[in-house]
Amino acid sequence: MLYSKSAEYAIQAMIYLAEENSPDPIMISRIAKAYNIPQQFLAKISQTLVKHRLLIAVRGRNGGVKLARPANEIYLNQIVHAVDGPPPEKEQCVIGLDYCSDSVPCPLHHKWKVIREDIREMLGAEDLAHLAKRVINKREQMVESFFPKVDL
Amino acid sequence: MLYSKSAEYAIQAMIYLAEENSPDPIMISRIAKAYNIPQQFLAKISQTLVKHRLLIAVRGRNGGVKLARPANEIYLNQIVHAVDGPPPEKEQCVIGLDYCSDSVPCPLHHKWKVIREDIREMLGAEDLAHLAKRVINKREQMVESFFPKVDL
DNA sequence: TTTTATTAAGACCTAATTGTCTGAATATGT
DNA sequence: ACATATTCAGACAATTAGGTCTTAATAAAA
Repeated sequence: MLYSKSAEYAIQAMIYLAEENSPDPIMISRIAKAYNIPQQFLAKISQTLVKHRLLIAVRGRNGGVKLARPANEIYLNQIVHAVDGPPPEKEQCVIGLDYCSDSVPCPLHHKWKVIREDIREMLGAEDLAHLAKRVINKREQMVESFFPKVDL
Repeated sequence: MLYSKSAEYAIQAMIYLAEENSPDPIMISRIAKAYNIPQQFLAKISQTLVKHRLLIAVRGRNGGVKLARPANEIYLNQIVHAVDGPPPEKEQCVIGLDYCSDSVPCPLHHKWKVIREDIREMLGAEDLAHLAKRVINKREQMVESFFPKVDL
């Protein structure tokens, strides 16, 4: 919706790495299994992330991938742009009209502009470390909702 | 971004029809030329719109397509759903996590929920008649910005 | 040094989306 | 009735996104 499937997988993988927070590399196969991502496909996406200096790959036995810098210095928009390419220079008109701009707006221009900003904010506001922490929270809540605490 | 290219073309075509506001059908070739849409492709999209009772097609000489009901009873989301199919029953998690819900939210859940609502609002708030009126406005502004009024 | 486990690289395949072409159906004007 | 102008229908082609496979490079452990 906001980004490609590849970018979605990339986000998931990098959140996984941030969760693990391990100094040693982690095998792609393990990440792929955890998130149900086709393993080879994730390997390919990882290459892109390595090229964009978001991941470091370690070959050979006990190899794998790890974050190229601390999780609190990585933001979702960086991941999305690495995988899907940079955002367009000129903002696209949402209904594809020519010469749509603030001064010559299409009917949806102003509303869309606000939404676009909100999306940018959503993807740029929190770093991977924060996000990982909240995913862990979510996991705990999930467990609780399947096995609610009861008086025995 | 929010819908397919086909849906974008469909919106453009239907706004064109709303602008013309003609009781007689209008040739697809004319609409296609006006918006630079591949003519045959627009013809195919029109078939879909006819099936979904948004357009009426008139065959033969002086034929063409016209809106199936008054422009002020047509909304963008109707067009998008006709072309791209209905929206998913269950809202998708923006980072693709399982069991993402209000009570067990992913890190982006609440922000994304608001944005999703805003998008829905954008596509459902105004009818084609209003939108067409504002596109006409935009045209006039465009002309003005190319040929500004000056004192002679 | 050989075996084993891993990523790198890129060719390859598949499915969905976008776009094109052709012939039939249909309506109008002559 | 016939020529003409149009949509209808669906096969077809091109492009893009998503996914798989194979071989090589590399590093660690035996």
